[in-house]
Amino acid sequence: MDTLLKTLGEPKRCEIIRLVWSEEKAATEIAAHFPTVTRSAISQHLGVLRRSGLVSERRDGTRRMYSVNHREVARLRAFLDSFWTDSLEKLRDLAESNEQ
Amino acid sequence: MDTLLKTLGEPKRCEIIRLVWSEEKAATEIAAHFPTVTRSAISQHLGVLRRSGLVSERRDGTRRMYSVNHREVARLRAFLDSFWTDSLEKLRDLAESNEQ
DNA sequence: AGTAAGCGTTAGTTGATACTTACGTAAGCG
DNA sequence: CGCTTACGTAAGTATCAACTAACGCTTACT
Repeated sequence: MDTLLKTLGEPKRCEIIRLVWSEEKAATEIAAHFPTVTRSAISQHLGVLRRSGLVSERRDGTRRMYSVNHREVARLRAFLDSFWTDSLEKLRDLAESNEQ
Repeated sequence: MDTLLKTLGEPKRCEIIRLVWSEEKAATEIAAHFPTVTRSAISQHLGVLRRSGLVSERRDGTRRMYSVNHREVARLRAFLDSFWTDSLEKLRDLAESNEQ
């Protein structure tokens, strides 16, 4: 879960997630949205996103099509939702386990 | 907003937010929950959290009491909520602005 | 077979960041 | 006034993360 949050910590990766949110896109297309950095840099960001499970890859000829892995996004979302709401209980649990 | 996400990217800072979620705590109390690192390290994390606006500080004698700034947390939460739901529209806006 | 397009990967560099150690400072207490 | 507690901060270090440049591997196309 820490990995997911760290992945989200980089603005370009957030942007990539948004780009492939509703429809899959090829790596070159994605890279074209970031004129200031190299294609290689984007490829590495895609690697991070892939390893964290937030995006999936599909081969199509010479191209690699990327799309959001909604299942993993949902996991992250659920964690954050519980983070905002369950902090009180989690705090209590933590205090109990620490005081033994 | 990038700052907030980057702040959340460090697990210890997440933990600190949870610790002061429901009641304010002194810096020493917070540091006591992290036996593996120095008090100084935690103090610096508190500095990051303070500068990002996620926590507030209050002086009480020689102690500094920290508490969650719920207003700023709400801002972050709202951004993430819109991130999950509005990505479709944002993608469209982006495409329009880029194709001109 | 030869060439080009599309990408990932490796190596190396630079800047950020998490940390420790040491120090400074303000508030309480004797 | 000295001493202690409770803290932030400055300096220095080591690790990590984002990037560029160069390379290599597929897949198509002729």
